[in-house]
Amino acid sequence: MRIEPPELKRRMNRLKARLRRSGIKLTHQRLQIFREVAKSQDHPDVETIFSGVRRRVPTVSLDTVYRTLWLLIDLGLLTTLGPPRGRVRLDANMSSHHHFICRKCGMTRDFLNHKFDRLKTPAAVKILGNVESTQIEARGICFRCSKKNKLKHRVQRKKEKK
Amino acid sequence: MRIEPPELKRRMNRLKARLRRSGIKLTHQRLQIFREVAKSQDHPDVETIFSGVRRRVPTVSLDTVYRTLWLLIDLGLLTTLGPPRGRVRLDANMSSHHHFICRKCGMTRDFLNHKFDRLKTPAAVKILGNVESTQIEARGICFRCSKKNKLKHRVQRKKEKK
DNA sequence: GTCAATGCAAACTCTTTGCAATCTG
DNA sequence: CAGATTGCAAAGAGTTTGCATTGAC
Repeated sequence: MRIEPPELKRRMNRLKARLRRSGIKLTHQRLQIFREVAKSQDHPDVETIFSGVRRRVPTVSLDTVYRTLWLLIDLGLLTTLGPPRGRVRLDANMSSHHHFICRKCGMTRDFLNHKFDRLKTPAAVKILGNVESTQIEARGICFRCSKKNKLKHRVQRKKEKK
Repeated sequence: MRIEPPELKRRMNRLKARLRRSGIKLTHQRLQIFREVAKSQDHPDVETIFSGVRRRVPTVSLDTVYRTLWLLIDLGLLTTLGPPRGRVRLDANMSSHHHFICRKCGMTRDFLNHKFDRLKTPAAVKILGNVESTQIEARGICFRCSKKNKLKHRVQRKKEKK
């Protein structure tokens, strides 16, 4: 499904502001790669994004797409579905439980919350398929990664002083 | 975190019953691969499962692990976190929305439900990290896949009559 | 004994990295 | 103009497949 032009514009502006604020260059490639993801409600994979961007920027390379996507994820402008990066993780717990996922490192932990266990399936979903289970996915940054990040920022600030 | 022995036993019994019911052979490898996932609350990746199983079945091969995992997922005895199989999918929608994921083909669609939008972060999660967003993940089988599946079953039944 | 399941090796796909050339601020 | 960013090519992961051999029922 397409995103309305005003909303897309808003997303583009947010991107630009965020890049400037972080002192990251607004290259043609970065803008186009972000736009490709932001313009629809689909959840494209990297290959799809790549070929979409290539229509407008024929020289773009696949590795730039990867680098840009991880950068934008780091900045909190995009997310991945499920754990970050492409590694399958298995779950044998078929009964009710919920997940916390770190969007940096992919660390995933179960948590229990009985209030969330019996959420009624909303009608909007019933047209998509048969729902077998419904669970909460809490996303954020685990304490290990936020520590690492603080360290990085300190180093960056030192550099800036020079 | 380890699973209690009685619960593990229950999971193993469920596995055996399900394999027998489907006329699938209970091989040593299958039992051990399932046990490796079922014995903990971690969400191991394939490599971790492989090396765990290899400690007890030194001749097991990585491709058997893959084949077995997909088989068990098909049978509904295991699931993957997020979309099935290892392909990153991106999301530029940073505002409140929820996902339906087909556990067969990975099809993912957004849906809106305002009741779910402002779920309070439970205390159990706060010890894991800083939660930035909380959303529902509804899992099941999309209509496209369930049609395909019915067809398969019909073919199987024909074979059995011969 | 039969046919499904395994192990091996090789292919394939997806993702990352090093480095010279290019472009943004 | 300087340093960040890109494109290219090649390497590295992760995953799948074909086929002869093995093992469960």
